[in-house]
Amino acid sequence: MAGFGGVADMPELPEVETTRRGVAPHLEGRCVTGAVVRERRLRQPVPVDLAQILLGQRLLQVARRAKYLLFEFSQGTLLVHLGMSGSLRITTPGTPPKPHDHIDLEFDDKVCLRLRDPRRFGLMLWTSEDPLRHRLLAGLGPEPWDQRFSAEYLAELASARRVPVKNFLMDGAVVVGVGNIYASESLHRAGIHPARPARRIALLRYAGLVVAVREILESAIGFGGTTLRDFTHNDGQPGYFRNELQVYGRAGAPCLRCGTGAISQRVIGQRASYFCPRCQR
DNA sequence: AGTGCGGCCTGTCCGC
DNA sequence: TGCGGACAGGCCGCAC
Repeated sequence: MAGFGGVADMPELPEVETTRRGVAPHLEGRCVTGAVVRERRLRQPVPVDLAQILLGQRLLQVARRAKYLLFEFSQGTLLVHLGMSGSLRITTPGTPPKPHDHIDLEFDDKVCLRLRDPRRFGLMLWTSEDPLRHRLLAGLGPEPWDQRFSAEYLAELASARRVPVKNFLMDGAVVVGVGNIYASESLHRAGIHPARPARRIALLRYAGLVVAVREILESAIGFGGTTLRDFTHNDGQPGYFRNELQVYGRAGAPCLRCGTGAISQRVIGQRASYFCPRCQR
């Protein structure tokens, strides 16, 4: 399907959370015995001395903030972002790398965490400070499930914003984890037109949007959980949430909500956007 | 301050 | 059939 390339691999928040749940049980409590960096050129350079930094440290837990994975070690945190095309898998040290397998973190008991990222939009950074105060994380808005993410909060923030609500929703300073796909899906569920200026949306409709965002993301995470790919094998299953999509990538197809009309595709805020002109106002 | 755009990359798709 | 070019996509940093 046109315009569908890469959807399956795109790590939106549900896939990042699914990844976290997939790798954490293999790694938590184990100590690093080595690190292999084959390619340092990610969005920012991987630290030259990554191996020395991590050697001997115990991984306490794998957490998540927005689309960042936080590998919390005894002396600091490894921040990992999967960018557009990144993925993590569990393997054993010495397994021959495939193309774009850039980094291996080797742990006790012959457990290896491998980062693959063909487009290298991902990130792997070390910080010994509070990771939540890191430059890249400090300015982020609430998680979608945070109580702070409410209709009142959105309406207040939106009051000075003329941008389309879709851009507003995708702004990480407003709320995190809503990427291009789920912005389209959430707005469709809430019946809000993606091009509508953010400040021209009533409080009650923002209340509906908050619920829609949470339901869409929860459903995708749950679905990811039930068909959880095996993180100890080489390749993930393609597009586990693809069947869930109501509008994204369905240009011209009938709307599954009103049963009539056809899904429109338009560039809004420099990004492909999908919506039902009949359901969404 | 809010807004929009350039740049980073490569796999995929389209047209010739 | 083969090849080149356009494009997508998250997100930072910059310019206005």
